[in-house]
Amino acid sequence: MAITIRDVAKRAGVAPSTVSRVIADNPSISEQTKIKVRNIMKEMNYFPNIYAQGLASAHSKTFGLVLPLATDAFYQNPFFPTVLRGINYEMSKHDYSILLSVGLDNDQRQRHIEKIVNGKQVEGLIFLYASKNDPLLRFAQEVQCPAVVIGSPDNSKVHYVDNDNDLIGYQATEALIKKGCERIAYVGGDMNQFFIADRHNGYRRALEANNRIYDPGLVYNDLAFLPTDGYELAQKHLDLKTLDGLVISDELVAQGIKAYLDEQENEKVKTITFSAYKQDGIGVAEDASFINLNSHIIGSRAVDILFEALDPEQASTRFIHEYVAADLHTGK
Amino acid sequence: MAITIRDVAKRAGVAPSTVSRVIADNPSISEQTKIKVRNIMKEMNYFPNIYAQGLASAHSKTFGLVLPLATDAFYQNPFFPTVLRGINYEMSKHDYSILLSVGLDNDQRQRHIEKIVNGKQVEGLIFLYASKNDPLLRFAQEVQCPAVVIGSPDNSKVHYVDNDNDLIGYQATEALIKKGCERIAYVGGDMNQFFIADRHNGYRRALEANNRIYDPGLVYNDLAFLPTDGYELAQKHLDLKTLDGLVISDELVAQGIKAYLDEQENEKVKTITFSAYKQDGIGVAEDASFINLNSHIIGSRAVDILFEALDPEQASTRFIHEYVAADLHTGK
DNA sequence: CTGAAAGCGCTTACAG
DNA sequence: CTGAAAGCGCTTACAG
Repeated sequence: MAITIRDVAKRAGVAPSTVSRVIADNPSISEQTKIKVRNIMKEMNYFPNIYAQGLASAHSKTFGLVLPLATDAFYQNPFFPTVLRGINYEMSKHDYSILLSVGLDNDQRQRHIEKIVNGKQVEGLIFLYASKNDPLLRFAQEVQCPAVVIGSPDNSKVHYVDNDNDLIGYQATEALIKKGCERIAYVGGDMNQFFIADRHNGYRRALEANNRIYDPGLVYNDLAFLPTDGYELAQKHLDLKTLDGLVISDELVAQGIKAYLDEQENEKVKTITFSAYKQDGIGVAEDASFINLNSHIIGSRAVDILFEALDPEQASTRFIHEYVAADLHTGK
Repeated sequence: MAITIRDVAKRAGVAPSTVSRVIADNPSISEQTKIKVRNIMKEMNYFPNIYAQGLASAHSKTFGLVLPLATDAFYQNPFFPTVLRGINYEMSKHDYSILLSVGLDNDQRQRHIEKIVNGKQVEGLIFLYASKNDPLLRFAQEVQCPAVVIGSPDNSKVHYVDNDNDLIGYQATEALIKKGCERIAYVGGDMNQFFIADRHNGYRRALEANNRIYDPGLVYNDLAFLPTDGYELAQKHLDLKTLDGLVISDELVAQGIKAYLDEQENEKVKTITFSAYKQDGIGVAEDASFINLNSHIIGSRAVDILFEALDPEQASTRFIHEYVAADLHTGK
């Protein structure tokens, strides 16, 4: 069959346990032995059996990545690849792998998660979404599986990483005020999504802090998260005669709205949105305003937190809620 | 520690091997025993250790999913979630899991794949892209790891599943001809991508079969795959005065082009595109023409083929190239 | 239809 | 700094 640790040991003239320690780069092994054994592993094209390692050491070196129920808007948003890049970056440093947990419905997802958690196939879970009263998250808590949520769940007894959505809603709105906007609308989406509600809250605070009146009629929430939805909203529902500023919570929606404004050659209405990764420079209009959410950092911080949570020293009554800084870009 | 097969066996008054056979639903065990043991597993909340199962049985029950180097256009296209849904559907039937192989560069990806393949963490690989001369694919072939590509690679010694891109390029073009279009352009993208070139080929064949002249000046290739690219193309480069038909290879690009046409209230130019999953009905304009690629079926077929390829009976000199049927929708 | 025993390929105290 | 031995939690011929 495949080459095992015994084969390597025999050829190197050492004990299997020594080879094992070389694999783990155990400091108690002399450099000389390490070099000898490593050479032989190369020569023989030896790779440790991951399942044997996992069984013997009780470490699977794998995290489960829990995706939301498949909706196009989720996958189409640059948030997803950006955060995935951050997760991967951090995990590959630690030589960990990612096991996907998709699932056609909540039941299927739950059974799968039960299996991989109880079956010790994963050491922890990363939730790529935060939703109200999530049964999967509750399950992770019950079985005390280390977990971290990307987003802000309605459950403080869990680790999570997010932007400070209230704050950036505030900053975005204030940036438009500073640019001279008088009548600023908020384009949200589903207020059940916490980040939509939180950014809305910041929007409202900023208005009030600047002595504007908050007008619920300027809050647009009844839309989905795709560019076409933004386009339609701008075309049919936004009162572009009186408005001169838009805080747009969703990046794709913003694309649609901007496409409409561009085509109307409307330069009066200033917009600001939140972008998973955008930077000034190539491909970004000079006067574009946006807030860079640094979503890749959210991904990598989530992984770091999960590693911390793995540490048995950690009291399970201590939870990390971390806010990743976002950068305001106000254009020229 | 955790509950093991021995604990269950003891409580049930049977041997561990019997419990193991119950887990596997081995037909040689009596229904009576199965019921008894299953009840006890439930009671004790027993879950088999996946790594122990994998080590003992030499089956990891996991496939690796190889993603392309992170580009937004890939993730933003509905193709990705659609094919993932199909893959998941089929794999969950077989109780298999998906291990993700991302990676910031080719080197990292290659090392990771070597590790999970040689380390027996995966039984096979699904490539979610087809690129020229792919070193990762070559590696899979060298180590004889069962693999299936979604797309059409430049390598026939591998299993793959795809749409018949030449054929659907032909059908799409012919559909526009039947609608009375006289001057039809092809909007492609990167001709290094095989599906772009193949659909182009079908476009050309259809023109010629219908006694039109093929004009290379009507082939637009210099664009990326996002809606904004389509919008810009329509606005700046397409000669909408003389054109009356557009075969658009990429669904997102088509969105951008259509947005522009709508806004210009241009009803002369008819378009047709290829969509990962779209059906007639809700949210689809009555007169929209498109070809439904059935990408979810591609995903599920890919998984089926991989299971076939696992079968040791299979000669490794036999490769399946399967084309999934796409449906032409020509609108009312 | 069921059980006892060997084995999958590692890791890890323990001893030296 | 290194080795011998036990053990991780399963599966699977083999025997009955």
